Amino acid sequence: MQQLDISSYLGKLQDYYAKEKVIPSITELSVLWNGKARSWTHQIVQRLKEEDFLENAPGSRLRPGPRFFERTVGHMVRAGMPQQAADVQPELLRIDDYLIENPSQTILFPVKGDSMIDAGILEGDMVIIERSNSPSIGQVVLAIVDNEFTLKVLARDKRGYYLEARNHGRSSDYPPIRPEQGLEIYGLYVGLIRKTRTSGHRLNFNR
Amino acid sequence: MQQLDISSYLGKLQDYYAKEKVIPSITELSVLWNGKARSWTHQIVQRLKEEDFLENAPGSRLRPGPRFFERTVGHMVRAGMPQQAADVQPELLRIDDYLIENPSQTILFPVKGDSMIDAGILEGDMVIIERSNSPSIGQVVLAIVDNEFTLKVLARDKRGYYLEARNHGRSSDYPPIRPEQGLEIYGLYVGLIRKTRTSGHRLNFNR
DNA sequence: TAGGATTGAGAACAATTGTTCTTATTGTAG
DNA sequence: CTACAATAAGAACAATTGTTCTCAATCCTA
Repeated sequence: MQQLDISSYLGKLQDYYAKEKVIPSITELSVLWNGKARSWTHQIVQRLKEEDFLENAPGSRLRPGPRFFERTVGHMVRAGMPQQAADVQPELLRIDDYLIENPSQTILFPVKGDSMIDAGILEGDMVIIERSNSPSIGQVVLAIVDNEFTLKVLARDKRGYYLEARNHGRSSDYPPIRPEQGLEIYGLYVGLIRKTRTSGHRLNFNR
Repeated sequence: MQQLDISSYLGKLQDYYAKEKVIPSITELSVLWNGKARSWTHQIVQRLKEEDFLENAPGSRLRPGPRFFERTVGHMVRAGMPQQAADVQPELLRIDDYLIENPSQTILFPVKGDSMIDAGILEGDMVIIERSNSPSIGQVVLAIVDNEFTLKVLARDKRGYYLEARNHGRSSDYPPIRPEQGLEIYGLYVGLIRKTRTSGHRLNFNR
């Protein structure tokens, strides 16, 4: 019984994808794989799909499957020796992927002030805000108060909704906000990114 | 003179791509864009290509262009209504470019524990680590202690270098670490990403 | 109100698409 | 050697592809 060496086909496809960021058509795959017939190429693709290296995308095209980005791992825990991780360069766009689910509804806001420091949100961070009208109690929201954006926790008591800071050390500086004419919520806090580097314009980690 | 509102088309395409990871064909784009004619869809695509939101991939297919992953940045303080942000030219930035300067030297690590909570680093965050041999006192570093990675502040006193936690509330749980045979520094903490959302897939930057 | 650009519909084109079928070649197990 | 599965080629299919053309509706400005 022979065994089709799928990995060599996969390897060429991975290299192609790394360069072009697109899975080619069957016809082009035939060429990429040294000019096999399209019917045969089609079969190999089927196997790659069975093994989750490829999957179907809408419109009968292909896209990378769950295992497509697996690299021959060797061993993750190699007696704690980490330098092997250096030869792997992560697929950078996946960070964006990871953080942002609805691009058209998502906006980044630079954080000013330390009112949310106890939620791990520091001045200079970029919070990721997704537009939404349906926040829940206890969620961090970006609200509009006095024509300014403010990032606070949405809370509620018998008097109604209000906004709460998260700064235990200086809580007196951030009293709850109770707008008279209703609360305007711009969006939900769904993540943040922080860059601590270069030009060191923010170094006070100790409060 | 009318103006085609390209951004609404782009938004829908970006949302589609975020979900499907594939740029659809012209025919499917027509449907996605509310059933325009293919010829007209074709023209819009041309404009998106001119503005570097899309580009040609081999085999007459499309792929995201350089600007496709730009995210808009808002401003905390804005005079006027934020709903219609059209009055100000939106600032754009690519998260990956922003965070990562040396891809080949950069690795993400998931944070475990709360020892760095006072530095705004929470459990579940992903810290961005850049390999380096030259840390400075006071910097957050990823060190190797007892064959495990640990994220701490590099400190020094008359007895030598040591590692310090940043958890004021439970500092007794995190005494300074003074390895006997020298300190092994894996890299520097240069940023972090956090995703606070219940749904969604997990990011595995497998190597 | 008239003119012109923008936005869109619809038809038509060759080319390419994914798929399935049949047939030929190869390698290896028994 | 025989038999059989794996590997490959080639033909054929309807469907979809990107593109270009003409023509109609809509909007803005002068």
